[in-house]
Order: sequence, then structure tokens, then C-alpha cells
Amino acid sequence: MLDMAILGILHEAPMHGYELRKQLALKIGAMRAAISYGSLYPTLRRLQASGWITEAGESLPDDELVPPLTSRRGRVVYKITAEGKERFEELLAQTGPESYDDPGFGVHFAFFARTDTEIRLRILEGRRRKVEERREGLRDVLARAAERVDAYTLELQRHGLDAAEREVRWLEELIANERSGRPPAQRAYQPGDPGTETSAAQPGHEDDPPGQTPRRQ
Amino acid sequence: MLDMAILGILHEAPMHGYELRKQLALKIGAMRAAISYGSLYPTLRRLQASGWITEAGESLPDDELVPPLTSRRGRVVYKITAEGKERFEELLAQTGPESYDDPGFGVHFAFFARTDTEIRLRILEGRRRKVEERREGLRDVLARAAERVDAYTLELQRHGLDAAEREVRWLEELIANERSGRPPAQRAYQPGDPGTETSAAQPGHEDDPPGQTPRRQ
DNA sequence: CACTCGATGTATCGGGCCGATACATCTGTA
DNA sequence: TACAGATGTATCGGCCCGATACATCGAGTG
Repeated sequence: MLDMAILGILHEAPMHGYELRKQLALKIGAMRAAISYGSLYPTLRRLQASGWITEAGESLPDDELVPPLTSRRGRVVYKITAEGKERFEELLAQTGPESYDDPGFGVHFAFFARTDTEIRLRILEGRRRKVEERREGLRDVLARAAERVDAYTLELQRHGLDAAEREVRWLEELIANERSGRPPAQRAYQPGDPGTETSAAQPGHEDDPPGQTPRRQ
Repeated sequence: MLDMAILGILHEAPMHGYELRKQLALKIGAMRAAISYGSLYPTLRRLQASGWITEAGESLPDDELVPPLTSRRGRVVYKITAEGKERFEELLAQTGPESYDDPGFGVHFAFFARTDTEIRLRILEGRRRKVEERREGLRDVLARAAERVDAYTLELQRHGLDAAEREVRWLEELIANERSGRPPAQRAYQPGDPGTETSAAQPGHEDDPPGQTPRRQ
């Protein structure tokens, strides 16, 4: 799942690990907690070994022509490869059960702007089905369990049920929107990204957050 | 975290793995998905090695006096030990950051009926603080990011923000209830468990779900 | 000017937990 | 009788996390 998220972020611009993690937090931080370095760096290594990303060796500040005086190790900038882009497309189109659970759905949803409408619908419906099942389970338990469990456990289940019902309604709305042709939400819509084309690879566009220092090349 | 959940369940009655998993799902299934056997059995092993639980070797059906004809391996019933009960009390009283994140909070909350009011309040407030931080983060991003991210990412963040706000309100309510002396929710309250005593070790009481076959002893 | 502090930055290690898988038993039911 | 589905125990590879270590850099502060 991390693979998809990282490839998706690097698809928009080359980046080093630290910055990558921050962008990741912005993108999928609404669903799952920020990913840890203990996951990030091994995953980068794996992606590199698979040939999906490469090190784009950062050009050190110009005055550093005398290379490693104090074992200088600068930032490592990663860059997606052509195979990586293919792999990302493949992951985007994937609609298994792992696309419906919490972390998987969050990542998929975060990249919905690059996903085909058809796939979007399939994922939204799969997620809905999953949350509905959870909701039904909680309803059963609550209906049957009032005399068996303590009030706190009951309250926890009630809260869980509420969250599930709410998410189903949210998904219904999204699905309806999707079917009616106007993909995202109507409130606060933003022009400038007119559509669903999946291969927009202009490198280094305006997405650079302020305070960063992207190098030339 | 699993340790606490398992000890808590076994505190109420001895049980074998399969059944344990089902009870676990009932107890904490509202927060986290059902725990897998790939976690359960190794954890049971670990708990046993630590001396917190023991195998209570199931008394096979009476007619089975000829033991292992076909390499018969019956169900393994686990039972909490005195040290295990101590350990459980210790875990109940623990209020670190790990009690505030999603899985940890869920487990703690599920056993609030066995937790001191003081600890309950500390955990609820810690959780609130954590969710508030998350909420603030999402608000900042949403306020600043409308021009930077696509509509889907925006929608995901809006949904996350909504969930966070809702949980904070829920926690406020619980905290207010807690402070005002009447611990759990007022709706659907159930007598029969009158209070907050932390050492109620009557083994095998009425908590046995129907359809199960608890053995004598 | 020296010092410190917090942000930036890369990386490893042990361990918890999961999904997939395997295999055996028991209980209906066609 | 045979088959399906629930019950039941168990392992294995692998993802991911928290803790930890270490190094650099800019901004204050005394």
C-alpha cells in the first residue's frame, strides 16, 4: 500500500525522504497516521530494487567541489522511473479487498483524481459494502448485547455504529455524484485540473511547498 | 496492546483460542478489526511464557479414555494466572501515549468498567488532546490547501476533519459525564454491575455466551 | 563569538500484527 | 454416503511501527 502512495507522490515531483514523508502526510494524513521512517526508508529501498524509482543524486551546492571531507552525505533525491509509472497505473486500477479496508481505501481515494471513473465507482462501492457489513454486525451486537455487556462497551459500540452509518451516507453521496457525471464535491471546487487524464508528468510544477529548496535538474 | 485485551477477556472466564477471538471481536470489534490468528496464537504463547496465563488442559469428553489414537489434539483452554491478574491491573492503570492512539484507546475504553475513575478521566482527556491536535492539523491544511490539492484529496480531508470534530464532541460528553459522577451513558443503562471495583475474580459467571460448551472447572 | 535548540535529514533494529495457508475435526444435510 | 461449512490450532513471510542513533543547519541568545 505504501508503494502506491510513494509512487503517486514521486509521480508529481522528485523528492528526498524527509520531504516525501511530509507530502505523504498531507495526502493521506486524513485517513492514516503519518508514516514512520522505519517504513519509509526500507520501502524506498524496495522500490529502488524493483526499478520503480532511482536516486537522482542531488547536485550539491556548487562550492562543494571537494567531495567528502567529513564523510558528507547529502540528501538523497528519489525519482520515479518509466517502469514506476507503469506500476503506479497498475496499482491505481487494482480493486481487490485490500482497496476497501481502511488504509487501502484511504490511499486509493487520495489518488482518485488520477483514477478512471469506472474504477472509482468500483472502489467506492466495495468500500460501502464493507462498511455496511461492519454496520450490520454492530447493529446485531447492540440489539442482542444490551443485557450482556457493561455500559462502556455498549457506548463504544454505539459510537462505532454511528461512525459506520455516517461513512455509508458519505459514500452514498460520493457514489451518487460519481454516477451523475460531476465527479468531486460541488462545494469549494477548483478549476485548473480539468479532468481525469492519467499521464500528466510535467516534472517540478507549482506543487513545491514554500520553504523548500528544490535543485535544478 | 493485545496482551491487555486477552488478559481482560480471560479474566472473566477460561477460554480456548477460537472462542477467545470471537469474544475479542465483540469487545473491541467496534474500534479495530477482528484480530487475526497470526497474532493471536503467538501472543498466547508469549503470555504463557511470561507466566500470565496457563493451559488449563481441557477435560476431554468422558468417553475419551483412550487418549491419542489418531494423534488427537483437542482444544487448548487458556486460563489467567494470579500474576496475569496483577499484570492486567498494571496495564489497566497505564496511561502513556499508546493509550491515546486508535488501537490503544479502543482497548482501554473497552475495559473502562474495570478501570478507576481517575484513570478513565486521564485517558479520555489524553485521547481528546490527541484528536484535537489531529483536528487542528486538518483545519490548517484545509484552510491553506484548497488551491494546491485536487477536489478528492480535499474531500477526504473534509471527511477526516468531520470525524475528528465528532469524536471530540463525543469525548467531551463522556468527560462531562465522568466528572459529574454518573460514569457511563444514561441511555440503556443496565444494573447488575454496581460500581468500579477492580478485583472481581469470580470465575465463570454468567458471561458465557449461549451456544458455547464451557467445561466444568 | 560561542552555545544551544529545534528543524532537517538518513538510517537501522526489534517486535507486533496481518494475510495466506495448511490441516484436522465435527455437524448437519442433501 | 458424501460434501459443505463451521470449528479449531498453528506457522510463515512480510509490512509497518516506535525507539534510537547520528549528522547538519539556521536562528536566536547570552
